[in-house]
Amino acid sequence: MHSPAELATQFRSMGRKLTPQRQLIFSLLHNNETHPTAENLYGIASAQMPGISLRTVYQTLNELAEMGELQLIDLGEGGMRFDPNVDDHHHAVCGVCGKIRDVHVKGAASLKPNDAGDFMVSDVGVVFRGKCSDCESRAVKRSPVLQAKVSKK
Amino acid sequence: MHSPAELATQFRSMGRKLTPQRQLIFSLLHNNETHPTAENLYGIASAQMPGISLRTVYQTLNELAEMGELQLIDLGEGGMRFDPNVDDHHHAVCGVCGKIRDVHVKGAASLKPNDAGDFMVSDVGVVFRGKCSDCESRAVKRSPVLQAKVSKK
DNA sequence: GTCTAATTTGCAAGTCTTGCTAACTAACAA
DNA sequence: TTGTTAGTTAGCAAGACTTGCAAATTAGAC
Ligand SMILES: [Mn+2]
Ligand SMILES: [Mn+2]
Ligand SMILES: [Zn+2]
Ligand SMILES: [Zn+2]
Repeated sequence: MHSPAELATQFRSMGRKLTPQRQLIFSLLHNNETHPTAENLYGIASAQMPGISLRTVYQTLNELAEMGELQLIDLGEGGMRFDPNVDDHHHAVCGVCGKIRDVHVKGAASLKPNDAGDFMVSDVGVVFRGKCSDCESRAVKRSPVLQAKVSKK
Repeated sequence: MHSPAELATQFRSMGRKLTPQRQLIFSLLHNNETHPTAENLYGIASAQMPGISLRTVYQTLNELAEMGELQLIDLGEGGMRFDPNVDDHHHAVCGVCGKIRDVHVKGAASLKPNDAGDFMVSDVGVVFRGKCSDCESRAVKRSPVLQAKVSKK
């Protein structure tokens, strides 16, 4: 995603308005590596701008996505995640806490399906599933009792 | 996924009943490579067993998934897809018609994130996005004007 | 300041999936 | 065969997430 200032320029040049709501959302996304949901962003935005609506957050995110400034990631758990990083990269998803981490994968771009007939590949995505280091150390440190409790759910 | 007969045995050994609804769903999934949604299966099932409920389809699919007999795939468009193929394989998704095709990827299992700290990888998934051959030939046969428009992008 | 098209809000509605429970039935024993 | 009962189904309500809609608001231009 471009910087908030650049996005501002871009929006204006498209005949769009630069509202405080949009500015706030731009700033919340800038350098944001948490892969937040719309609800996540709404929560943070509300703290700084009480009254902003979830609808506006969705609206702005969709606009940015259409402009190619955001990447959408769907993990099949909870809502869509929004990624301001549109450079070539991939993701590692923790099955315990759900956090998504950016990763780079050497040789990913040259991966090819070896039995896909005439399928024309335009994009390759790699997702690693597993456990993040935070969850790993937490699991070790916790009492076996708590552990049992958690895994039940 | 195991064969319908094997699933039947497995269900019974778990103290579960072998109902006609379950048997039908087992048979619809057997060797099914279409990656159907619950609604897709419900449609087909209804033709053979009028009155079967969508709720039961979901229920059975979830049971099979918990038993490790099905893989769930979420593409962020429409509903969850259910894949009875739980062997190591990957997917190519057509952005035009939405069809998912199984593909094998040489070296996928050995892919590693090169900057993921202590993330413990337990599974790697590769998704190719692009256009399937059906949609490609369909595009060629249609007006060249439309085609130029598309290929520009 | 005035004007107006773009934007924001709040709520209704849509899509997909799950919770709940009364009615039903497969499985088993007598 | 019949009775028993724990497991299952069907139907509908409700939950989670996202979008449609339209009245009220406002950024940006003149
Ligand atoms: Mn990312
Ligand atoms: Mn598959
Ligand atoms: Zn984690
Ligand atoms: Zn296609």
